[in-house]
Amino acid sequence: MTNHEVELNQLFSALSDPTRRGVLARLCEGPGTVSELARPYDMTLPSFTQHLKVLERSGLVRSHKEGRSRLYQVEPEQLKRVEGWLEQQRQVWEQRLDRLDDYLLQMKEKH
Amino acid sequence: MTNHEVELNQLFSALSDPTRRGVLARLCEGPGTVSELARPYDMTLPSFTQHLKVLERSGLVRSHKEGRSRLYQVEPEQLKRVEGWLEQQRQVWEQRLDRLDDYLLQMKEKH
DNA sequence: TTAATACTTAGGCACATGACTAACCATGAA
DNA sequence: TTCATGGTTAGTCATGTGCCTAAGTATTAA
Repeated sequence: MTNHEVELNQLFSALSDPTRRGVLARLCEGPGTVSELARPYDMTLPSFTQHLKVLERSGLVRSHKEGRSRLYQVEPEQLKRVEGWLEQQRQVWEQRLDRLDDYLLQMKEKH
Repeated sequence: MTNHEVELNQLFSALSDPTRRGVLARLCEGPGTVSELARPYDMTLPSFTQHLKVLERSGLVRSHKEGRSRLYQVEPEQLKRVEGWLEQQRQVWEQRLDRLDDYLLQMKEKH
C-alpha cells in the first residue's frame, strides 16, 4: 500500500466515528483541552483520549502540553486532503457524464 | 445516534478501505459486474463481494441482477453528502479565522 | 440435460476497535 | 509538603472487520 493510501485510510476511518467528528467540529471553533473536549461525552477519560489519539494519528488535529493540560487544535491541511480525493472522484464522474452526453448527441444526429 | 450520523459513519467507514475506494473510482468511469470489478484485486470472490456489500449498504453504489451477472454503479448523491459535511466544517473553521483576524485588527487599532 | 459461468451462503479464524476499571505520574494550589 | 486536578498507562473484554475455504444456487451455452 502506498503512503498516500495509508493516510487516506486513517483519515476516513478517523472520520467514521461520531465522537471524533464531534470533537473535530468543536475544534474548528477553537482549541481546547482534553477535559473540555471530553465534557459533552458520556464516556470515561481513557476511552475518550483514545479518540483523540486516533484523530492525532490521522493528522486531523495536533496537540501540545501546556502546564498540566494538553491543548488540541485542528490541522486543516488534512481535511483538504479528504476533500481533494472526493473532488477527484467527482471530476471523473462528471467527465464520464459529459462523454455520455456527447455519445447520445451523436446517436441522435445520425438518425 | 441520529439517522444522519449513522449514515455518515457508514459513508466514512466505507471509504476507509483502499479496495473500496478503488472500486468506487472505477465505478465513476461506468458500471461494472462483480467479476469485472474484482479482477484487479488479489482476493477471493467472497472476500471481494463483502466490500461491494459495504459500499452498497453505505449508499455509495447500487446494483441489480442482469442475467447471471450483477451490475454495479455509483450513486453520486451520497458522495455529495460527505462533501457537504467537510464543506460545513471548513466554513466553521474559516469563520473562526475571520473572527480572529477581526480581533487581531481591533487590537492593532487600539495601540 | 449436462456442463460451465457468475455469483452467493455458511462458517471459521486472526486481528483491530472501542469501551471499561484500576492504578499511576505530573503540575499547581493551599 | 500535602492534596487536588488533569492526563496517562496497563490490562481486560465484547464486538466488528477482513480475509479464507467449502459448498451451494441460478443462469446460459453446448
